[in-house]
Amino acid sequence: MSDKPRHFIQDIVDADLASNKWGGKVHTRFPPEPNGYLHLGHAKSIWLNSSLAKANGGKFNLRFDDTNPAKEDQEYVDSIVDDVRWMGADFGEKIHFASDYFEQMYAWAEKLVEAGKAYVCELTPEQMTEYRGTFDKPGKDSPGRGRSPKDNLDLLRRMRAGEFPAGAKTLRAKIDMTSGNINLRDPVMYRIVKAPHHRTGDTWCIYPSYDWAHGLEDSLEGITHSICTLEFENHRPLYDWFLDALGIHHPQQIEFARGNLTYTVMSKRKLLELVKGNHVRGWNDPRMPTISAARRRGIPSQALLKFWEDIGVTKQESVIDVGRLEATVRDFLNASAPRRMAVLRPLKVTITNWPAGQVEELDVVNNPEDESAGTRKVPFSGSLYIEADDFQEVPEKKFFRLAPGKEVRLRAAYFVTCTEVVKDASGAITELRCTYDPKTKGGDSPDGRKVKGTLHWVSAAHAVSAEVRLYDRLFKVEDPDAAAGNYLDHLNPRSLELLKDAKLERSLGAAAVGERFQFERVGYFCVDLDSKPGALVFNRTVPLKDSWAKAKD
RNA sequence: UGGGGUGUCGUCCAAUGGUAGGACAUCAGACUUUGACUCUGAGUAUCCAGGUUCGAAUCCUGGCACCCCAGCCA
Repeated sequence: MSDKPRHFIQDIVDADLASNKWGGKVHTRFPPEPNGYLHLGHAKSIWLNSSLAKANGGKFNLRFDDTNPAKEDQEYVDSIVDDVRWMGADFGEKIHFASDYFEQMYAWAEKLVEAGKAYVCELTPEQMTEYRGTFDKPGKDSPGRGRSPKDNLDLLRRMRAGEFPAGAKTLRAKIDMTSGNINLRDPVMYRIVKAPHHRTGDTWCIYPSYDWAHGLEDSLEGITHSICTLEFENHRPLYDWFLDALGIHHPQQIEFARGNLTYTVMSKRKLLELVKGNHVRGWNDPRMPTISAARRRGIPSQALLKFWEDIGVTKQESVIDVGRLEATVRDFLNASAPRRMAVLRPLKVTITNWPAGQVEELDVVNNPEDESAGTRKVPFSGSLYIEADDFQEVPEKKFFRLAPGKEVRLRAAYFVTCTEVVKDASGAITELRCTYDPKTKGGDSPDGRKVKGTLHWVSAAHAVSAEVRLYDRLFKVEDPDAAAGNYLDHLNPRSLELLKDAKLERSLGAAAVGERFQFERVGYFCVDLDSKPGALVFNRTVPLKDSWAKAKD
C-alpha cells in the first residue's frame, strides 16, 4: 500500500493540517451498527478511515453505534470485531460503544430541554408523519411544542423512569417545522423502547435516535474528520445544530459515495434475507459479499485493501465491476501463492512403456514469480490423472492439448503421446493410454522438438482426494437491485458447483485451513473451514484468466 | 413538487484555465515448461446549449439526467 493514497478527503486533511485547524490531530472512526455482518462496502469505510489515520499520523476508533436494541446482537459485535481485526485496522486497545455514552447523552438532552430547545411530544407515529408535512408543504407544530421547559423536564424524567408505555412519547428537538430540509422539522431525539439492550440490559427504556446520538459520539471521542456516506449529507445541518446548541467539540463531517459491486447486492436487509431464506449457507458463505465470506473464500485482506485504494474516493455513486476485485486478488496471489497440481475432473492415464511399479520423485518449482519459494518433490508413476478437459478425441481447431496421436508435456515431468482411447460400454472415455519419452525428463526434449501443450497431472497412487467448491457470481444480472421483479428472482442457480472427488498432488494432503495455493492452470484456491485431515475441502477464490475458454465463446 | 448531491472511455479514477491521462475490461500481436504471468500495440469519453477567453472538462448563464430525504431505522 502506498504511503498516502490521494483523494479529495486527503486534500481536506492536508488543508486542515496546513491551517492547524485541529492542532495537528487527525482522528477518524468506523462506526458500525451491530445489526448484521460487515460487507465489502464496509471494507471501503474501514480502509478509508484507518488508512487516513495511519497515513497522517492520527488515530482510528472502532465504535459500535448500538442505539437500537431491537435490531442488535452480541453475535454481530463479535463478527465485526473479527472482521475489522482481519482487515488489519489498528483501533488501539479500546473498543468504543455508543451505549457507554447513554448517561452523558441524556444529561445533554436535559440541558437542551432546560434551554427550551427540546420538548416532549405525544403525537402517535401516524400523527407525527402528518404533522411533518411533505417536500413542498411545511409541517405544523406539535401540541407539545409550546410546553414550558419545566414541564418538559418533568415529562422527560418520567419517560426515563418508565412511567409511559413504549412509543407513547418522544423527545424532540425544537428546530424548524417549515424547513426545506425535512431532517430539521423537529427530529426525534429519544423514543421509548422496552427492550433489553445487549450491553446495558434493562437500565434504559428510552434510547437515543441515531440523529441525536451520532454527532455526540464523534464529539465525545474527539473525532476530527467524521467520514460517512452520501445519504447523511442531508443530516449534517442537524448534527451541526446539536453540536452548536451544546457548545461541544465539533468534528467536520465529510461524505463520500459508497462502492457497489456488479452481480451482487449490498444492503444489510437483503443480505439478511439471503441468509434467513437459506439462499446461501450463512453469512460467511464464500458467495456472499461479506468480509467474512471474502476471508473464507481466500481473498487476502491486503488485496481487499488494495482494491479499495485503487478504486479511490469520490462523491459519485458508482457500481464497480467485480472483475476489478478479481484482478486485484489475482495480482496479489500470483506473487504470493505457492503453485500446486490438482486435477479437478480426473481422467485416468496409463503410461504403457513406464517400468512397472517404478515411482520417480521429480523436482517442481513452487512459484516461478518467486525464486525463494524453492522446489518440492512430486511423485510420478505409470498411472496418472489428468484434467478431463485437457483431452479431445477429435480436437477442435487450435486445441493444443492431448488428442489421439498427439504429444504434450506433462508439467515438470515428461513428454507423452496418446496412443489409445479406452471407452466403456456406453462409449464414455474411461482411460487414455500413452507412451512417454524417457529422454524428456523434467519437460525438455534434448532434440529441441517443441510441444504446444503443457498439462498438469497427479500420480494416481499418491493422489489425495478432496472436495472442491467452485463459486460463480451469486446473481445472473449485473444489477439485481435495478432488475425487474424481486432481486431474488435473479439468483444464479449455478453459483456453487461441488466437485466431490478432485485429485490433488501428495503435498496438499497436509494443507491447513486458510492456506492458499495456485492450482496450476486452474485458479487460486484456499482450504475451507470445513476441511479436515483426510477430508480436505478447497474453495476456489478466483479462477486464472483463460484465453482459451474465451476464444471458444 | 421543497431541500441536498452528482454528471469525463464499457467500468472506476486523474487532469484544480494550457497536448483529456491511468487502471480494469475489450481487440490484435510477442513470449511462455501454467492458453497463467510478462511485454507490445489498438480502439473508445468531457450530459446539452449558449457565453467569457488566444485557449474551457475546468469559469459564467440556462437547460437536462441520475441519486438521497417525508422511520419513534442507521
